[in-house]
Amino acid sequence: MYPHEQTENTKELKARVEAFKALCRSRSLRVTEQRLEIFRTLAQSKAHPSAEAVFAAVRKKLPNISLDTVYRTLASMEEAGVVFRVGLSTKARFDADLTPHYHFVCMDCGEVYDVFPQPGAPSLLVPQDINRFGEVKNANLQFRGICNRCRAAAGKEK
Amino acid sequence: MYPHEQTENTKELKARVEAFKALCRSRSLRVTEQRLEIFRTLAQSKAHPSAEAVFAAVRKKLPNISLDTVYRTLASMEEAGVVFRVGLSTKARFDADLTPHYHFVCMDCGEVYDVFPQPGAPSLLVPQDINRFGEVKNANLQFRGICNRCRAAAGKEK
DNA sequence: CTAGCTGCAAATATTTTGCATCGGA
DNA sequence: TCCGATGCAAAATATTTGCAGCTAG
Repeated sequence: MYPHEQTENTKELKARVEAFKALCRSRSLRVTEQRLEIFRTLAQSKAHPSAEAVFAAVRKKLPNISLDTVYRTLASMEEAGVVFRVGLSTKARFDADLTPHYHFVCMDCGEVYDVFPQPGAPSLLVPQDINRFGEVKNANLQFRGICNRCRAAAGKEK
Repeated sequence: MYPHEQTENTKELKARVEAFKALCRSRSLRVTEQRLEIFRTLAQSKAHPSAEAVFAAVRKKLPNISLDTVYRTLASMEEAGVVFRVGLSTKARFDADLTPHYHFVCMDCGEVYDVFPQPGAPSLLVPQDINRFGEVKNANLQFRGICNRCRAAAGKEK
């Protein structure tokens, strides 16, 4: 890696960390060493690390951090929209309908709803580039959000 | 439900079950009561049931079936392409890159690769219909297949 | 027969929670 | 000071595996 690249990356990382701090403050989430280090780890990685992997990496800087803090932090970051969770909730669900369709998954209760493409909509375009990685067997498009039932339930609580 | 609808559905179900049997034979998978019942359950459900839910439903017909048989059967059905797994592997992974992109996930080793949309490709179209279910927060498009490394490894074994 | 399937039990793997303490704002 | 965050230990959830007997082909 060239030195100026290093500098650029470092600059960009610093800027992202600052933005992250600001976001935390705006949401009255405290800026802790653990959070910063977890964010830095994720921001620098291209490997889509698991919670375990983040834990292992952060531990090198903060040897006392615990795995459950990593889980809690990742969850709060996801909620804040700072990180993206690849491949949803922990519980697998199965569908025998093989006609092309998508799913709306509730981020709260985990319920899954079928969504069919609009008539006339172009079908999913598989990027050519993907063949660099391997052979594609199928595609999975899900939209995530909060279902009406959970929204109603959340409203009542208040 | 109207009688003729029932008949139609029953007919269609029977046809699907027959096709399933044929597929099993062609792959030298044995046609067992357990497999048939699991397939029927899935084919009739629109609820995207979890392994537990399938287990509970099948148990009504086959009280002695075990949960691990359900897991094993669902896995083999997925491999045969008869059912689709909603929301991938059991281990969550995280991504701090929020620019629009997709993922190629290896169904064998679980590795995740970034895939960027082709320049000029139309952006993802969210079906209007989706608003019936709730409020969409984000979308997740993944392509599943076997990565080059796993393909090479599988080739060597033989 | 016999290779593949099943049930049972036990082991793993992953994620979540209660609680006392600590530390940022 | 005060409330949110952390670490520890334990629990809860979800999935997988070894093995001996059973069964479809």
